[in-house]
Amino acid sequence: MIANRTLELLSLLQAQKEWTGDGLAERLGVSPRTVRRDINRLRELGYPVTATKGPSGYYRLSRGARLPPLIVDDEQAIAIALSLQTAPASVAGLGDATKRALNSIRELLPPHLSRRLATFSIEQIENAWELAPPQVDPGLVAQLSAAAQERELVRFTYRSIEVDEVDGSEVLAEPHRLVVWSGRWYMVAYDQRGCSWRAYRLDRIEQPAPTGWRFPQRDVPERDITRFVQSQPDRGDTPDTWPCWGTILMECPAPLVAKWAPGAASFEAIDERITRIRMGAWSWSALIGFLVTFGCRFTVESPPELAEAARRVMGRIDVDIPRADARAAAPADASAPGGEPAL
Amino acid sequence: MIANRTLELLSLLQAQKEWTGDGLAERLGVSPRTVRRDINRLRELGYPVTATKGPSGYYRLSRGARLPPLIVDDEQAIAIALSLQTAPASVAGLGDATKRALNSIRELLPPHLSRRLATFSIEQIENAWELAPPQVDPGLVAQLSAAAQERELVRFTYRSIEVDEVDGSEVLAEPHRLVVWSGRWYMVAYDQRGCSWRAYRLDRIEQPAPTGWRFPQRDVPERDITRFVQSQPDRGDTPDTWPCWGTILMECPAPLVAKWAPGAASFEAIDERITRIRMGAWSWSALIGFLVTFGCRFTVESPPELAEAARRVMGRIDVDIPRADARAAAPADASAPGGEPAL
DNA sequence: GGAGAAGAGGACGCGTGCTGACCTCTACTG
DNA sequence: CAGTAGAGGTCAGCACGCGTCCTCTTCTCC
Repeated sequence: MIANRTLELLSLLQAQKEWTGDGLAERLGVSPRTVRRDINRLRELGYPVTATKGPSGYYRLSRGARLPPLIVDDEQAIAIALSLQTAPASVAGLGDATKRALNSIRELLPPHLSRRLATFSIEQIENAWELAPPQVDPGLVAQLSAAAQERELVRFTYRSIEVDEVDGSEVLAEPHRLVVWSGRWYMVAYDQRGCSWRAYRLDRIEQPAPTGWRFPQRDVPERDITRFVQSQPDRGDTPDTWPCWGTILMECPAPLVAKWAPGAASFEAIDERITRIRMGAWSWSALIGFLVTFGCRFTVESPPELAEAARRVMGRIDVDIPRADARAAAPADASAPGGEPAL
Repeated sequence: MIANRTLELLSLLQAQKEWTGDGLAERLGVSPRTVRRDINRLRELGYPVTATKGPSGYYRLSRGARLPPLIVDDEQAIAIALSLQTAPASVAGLGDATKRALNSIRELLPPHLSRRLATFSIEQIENAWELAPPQVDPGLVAQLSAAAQERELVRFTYRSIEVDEVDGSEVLAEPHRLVVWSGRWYMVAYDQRGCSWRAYRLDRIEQPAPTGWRFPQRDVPERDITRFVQSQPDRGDTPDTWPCWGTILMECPAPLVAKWAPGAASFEAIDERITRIRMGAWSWSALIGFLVTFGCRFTVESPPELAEAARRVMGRIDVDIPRADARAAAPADASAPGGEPAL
């Protein structure tokens, strides 16, 4: 039966990179001539099969106009389903495509795989340092992604960081890459008016409009595009989401800060040793706690509440070197900083 | 051409839940009789199509012995590729299935999709509070998952938390669920000897052996299985991975601690107000920083190094209320705790 | 309970088009 | 230059895919 054989041929070609005609013929139980005909049929159907002539020649399925039906084994099916299921915020910008894919796979999973999937329970750890990422319009992602692909200039208004500003500024930019970093979407683009590279937060872009103008290839400023986004001082991460926000001078080189700082923080190097950090957290104590993490000397610049919190922290740490049975040691109430309770 | 039509029929059945025979006939350009024949062909190929008779009857693709070739549209392909690409540690336990799936999809992606995928750059935020998760043997995951599915008792030796203990204890347990929490794999199982529910870390399970004995259905102790794993005081998260590890009494109710503590921490309630936390971090300062985060009074129980670090932290925080142009304010070098540099 | 809608499937005959055999040609390797 | 592997034309034969027509069954709705 030809339909059967064609499907099997597709799956053989997907399962193993390279096949000789004779190998396929033997596997499918037909003559090599028929295999050639089947290959041609696949090509007519839009699944391009490249072939190499000569000794050690082979057939091989290559990229075509559209994705061929994916033939996956059990392990891969589970891996795909699990990945889709635990898809992080990065995929949230793709809209319901994730859900649709997951649904269709789940409904088609054979019972034994379905049971196997059910024995897995995946829990993402909630990262206390990060806020829930802002919603991003999937349509916007698609539009900008397409524009970057087509190298088409886009015009949009960019809502400024200042929360209650009347409305944003008009931007004309060359979209190059979309970057998801710590749950937030950025577009790395070249601002044609400012003649500089910028990282724009997608959730601050409004009224995007394609211009129809193409722009030439342009090299992205840094090899590591994510590093670039991280180092943008003005990338639009704003205090409006965290209740507590402050500015700190940290006696720690900027690259180190970049390595450890959570996504919401922005920073600038003051000199080689000092970095100004601007970041938020869910409470003043949390903000101080984060800063302590660095193990460096730091100075609170603003606001006064943060300085107050820093002073308060001093009174909260008790140091108690326990005896063999330390069970009875209730936390000391003495608020003297650095005071050591009796051994 | 029949192969074409069969593939299209499969894709139609995947794209839309329900189809009438006439609808399919019209869509495929053949007679309804032929559609019925094609449906039968699919059934012979192992893709079960359920049908409902009578008015408002329909055809529908249902679960079969194996997963049919997945026919996905562009959006879904991108979503799947992105999910696989950013697959978190959870999927690492599945071995190379993730990589194989990603590779085969990436190689088959049509150029326009491939370019589109290239415009995305996804960077997971590295969670400073978590260590790189320990390696888990994919074979072990598969074996335990299968055992849970088959409800088959397993015997294994469990390496104790104490690092250098000679060897672990023998365990006979009913595997129920596998839980991935903050990058670590746990098996929720009923210990038949201890007659209690336990969460076992997979990377501490050695020499697992199927016993062949079946066990009856048993209700998992808590609705929220992840919550159960989190609340296990003895779930095997050990100090051997973090360089700095300590025990702290925190003046904060245990449920609150559970909510904020990172995955590696374990804790027990001393009373309603006090919780003993045992956790590690990459440095003593980081550990203190984390504790400060809670905004509660706490007491260091052990080790002395942590107490020392707590004292050191006091000297590191400078409080500086900035003037309008605070730019010139270099961090003070004076090490007096709480000392305020000159305005 | 009966009419009608929709799937199931047997029978039949036509003719399409698939198949294998055999051939030549081309491209590549060693 | 020989050998190997894909490409593909041709031809004879026949399998089987297709539409038509038919009867059954099952389910819904009136």
